[in-house]
Amino acid sequence: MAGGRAVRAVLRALRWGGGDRPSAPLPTRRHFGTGFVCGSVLGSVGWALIVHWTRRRQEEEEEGEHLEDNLLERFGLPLLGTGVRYYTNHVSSYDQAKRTPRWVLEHITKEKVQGTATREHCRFKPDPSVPPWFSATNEDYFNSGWSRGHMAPAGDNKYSLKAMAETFYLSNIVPQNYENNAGFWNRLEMYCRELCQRYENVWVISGPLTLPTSGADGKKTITYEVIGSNEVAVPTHLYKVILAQKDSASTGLLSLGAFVVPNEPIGFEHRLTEYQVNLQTLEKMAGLTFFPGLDKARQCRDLCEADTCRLLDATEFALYIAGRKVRGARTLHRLEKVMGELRASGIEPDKYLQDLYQQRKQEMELKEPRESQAAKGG
DNA sequence: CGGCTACTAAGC
DNA sequence: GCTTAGTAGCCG
Repeated sequence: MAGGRAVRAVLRALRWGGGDRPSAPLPTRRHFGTGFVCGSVLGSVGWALIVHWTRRRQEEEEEGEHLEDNLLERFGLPLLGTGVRYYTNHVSSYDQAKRTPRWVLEHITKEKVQGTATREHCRFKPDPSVPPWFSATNEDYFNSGWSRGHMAPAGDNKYSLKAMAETFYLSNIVPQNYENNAGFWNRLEMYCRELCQRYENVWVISGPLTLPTSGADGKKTITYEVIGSNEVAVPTHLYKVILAQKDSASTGLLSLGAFVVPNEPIGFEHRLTEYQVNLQTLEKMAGLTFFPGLDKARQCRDLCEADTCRLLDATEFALYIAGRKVRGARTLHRLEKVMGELRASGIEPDKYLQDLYQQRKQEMELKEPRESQAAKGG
């Protein structure tokens, strides 16, 4: 019985591996210009040749062409399975060995980050377009000591329930420290959304890193935990690359910032700029070239010079969270508890929160004059 | 906003 | 009968 399931899983994996197609058609890359910007001694012509050669090999690999020409390739070349996948509002490349994304790209605007979609009816689940054999499952995360952290955040897709639901695919998730996820990383995501108020277009690339550490003997080693029966890799760090454009009319005004954040609790005493890194440094860590079609030196300013790179402080954050809880409160008891705990922590509600509290309180007293059990909302 | 857990009803 | 999916409630 279990054996039959295993056989079917292998057959599925083989079938998927043979196909290895992204969920949506790829735009043709055959005639892409080699828009690399590189100051290497190789020069642009050398790079163009290397890039062209690499692309050709990838195309043959993916399309399975020319296999008869060469005995070496008679039975096909190993597949990375890193085909780029397109979703409603994000694009990603999946790492079949780590069972996490390698990178996730999204484009956000003021319009996209506001709307009525909520995560209420969304659920974490394996990505249907990822071969089950190479996929993480929810069980891998349960009782692992790690939370399921979005790369493309749900909150960036409030304009579309479909787009939001797709961010809950485990192909968009990495094992993340609870406190980091709900705290520092959460505030970093809020900052990205806040950028949309000052910049017309914002692109964000997020992903996991497994970085080496130096031992007492000076040797460097990469060690990372894996969780669950599928051995999902727990990243040591997470990265974000943020590209922001003031307005689409003027292509010159771009700001770029790259950040590497340890996958551990990070308190309010740390500023975002402490985690800013040179883009090239991050590219070397990740083995990726970000925005290859962008001339960073000519077109980009430092995001943290052009903008604030300031995250919410402890008070602002507490007020924000209290506001969300007041909105979601279903009973008077809960309402009072949220406000009570806020005051107990030494923070006085601002006018916005006080007004919100009074409004919610009135709504509830009308609905349930007594301290009766909470009726289902409507 | 970012998450988890316990419970219940639906479904095979 | 057991497993899944949806809901309510909780915390940072």
